[in-house]
Amino acid sequence: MSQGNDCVTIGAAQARACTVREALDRVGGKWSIGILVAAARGPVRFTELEREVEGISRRMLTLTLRNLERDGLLHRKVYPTVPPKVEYTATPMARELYDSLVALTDWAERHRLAISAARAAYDREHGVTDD
Amino acid sequence: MSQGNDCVTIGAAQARACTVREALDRVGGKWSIGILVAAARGPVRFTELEREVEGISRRMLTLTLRNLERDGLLHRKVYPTVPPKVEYTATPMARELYDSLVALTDWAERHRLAISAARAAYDREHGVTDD
DNA sequence: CCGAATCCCGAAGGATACTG
DNA sequence: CAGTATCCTTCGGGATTCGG
Repeated sequence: MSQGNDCVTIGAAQARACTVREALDRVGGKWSIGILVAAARGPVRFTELEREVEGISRRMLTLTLRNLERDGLLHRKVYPTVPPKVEYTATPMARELYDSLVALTDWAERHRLAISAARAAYDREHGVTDD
Repeated sequence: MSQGNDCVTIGAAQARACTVREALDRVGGKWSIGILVAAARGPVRFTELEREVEGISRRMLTLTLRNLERDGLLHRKVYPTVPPKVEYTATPMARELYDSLVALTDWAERHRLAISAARAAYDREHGVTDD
């Protein structure tokens, strides 16, 4: 799925960019991060996630879980009990990923205001609300 | 657009996840990173970008440039010459962003093989190509 | 309780022709 | 050269229903 980039068929600097995109694609979905964060704190069940990750639909929860599991970011453990019980746990690799994302969080918090200001200035100058 | 999340209306851990998403949304587009990387090395012109960022269309180049400029990540300088000349430069904020992304690059490179393996294993076990 | 299957919509993105 | 405008396809994701 849209995974055509090899990061090899191009040159120098753009190859680095491609590597970044590779990483971003793992968590690019709307819900990946939320699920990852919830699962990083220990085994969590399907219905728990459904409540904790606010706003997610059953469908997207399932799909995102599958993708994360497929990439080796989540471990899925099924208890073959009468009422089914499934636990999801973040793998070490996923925890490392989240640690790397903290750098981004930091950046976002440092520049949140600057970005808002830039947007406001741009919109004012280019008459989004008026002209 | 699609910027409805406030990172405030929810609780604890998910708020952190939301902050991460905020940052990711700045570079979530397919071409943002490629353009940022190219522009970080100094002023670059429209047509240069069109060649350097391989595979990008005229339309997407324009759109992504506008968004990056709006967020204050790119500076756009127009030379009112007879053949139009426009230069794009990454702002300090954008360079900082790219530095933060290095952590992600690092993660991606460390786990690239593990992820591929996980995918292969998953697909084998769940019969994507065969059953 | 956990999930698969189906339908549907809007946004992202590609191709191309036109313009100052 | 540096875009804009238009059309069209694809994909992410929401709502809902069915099943083990």
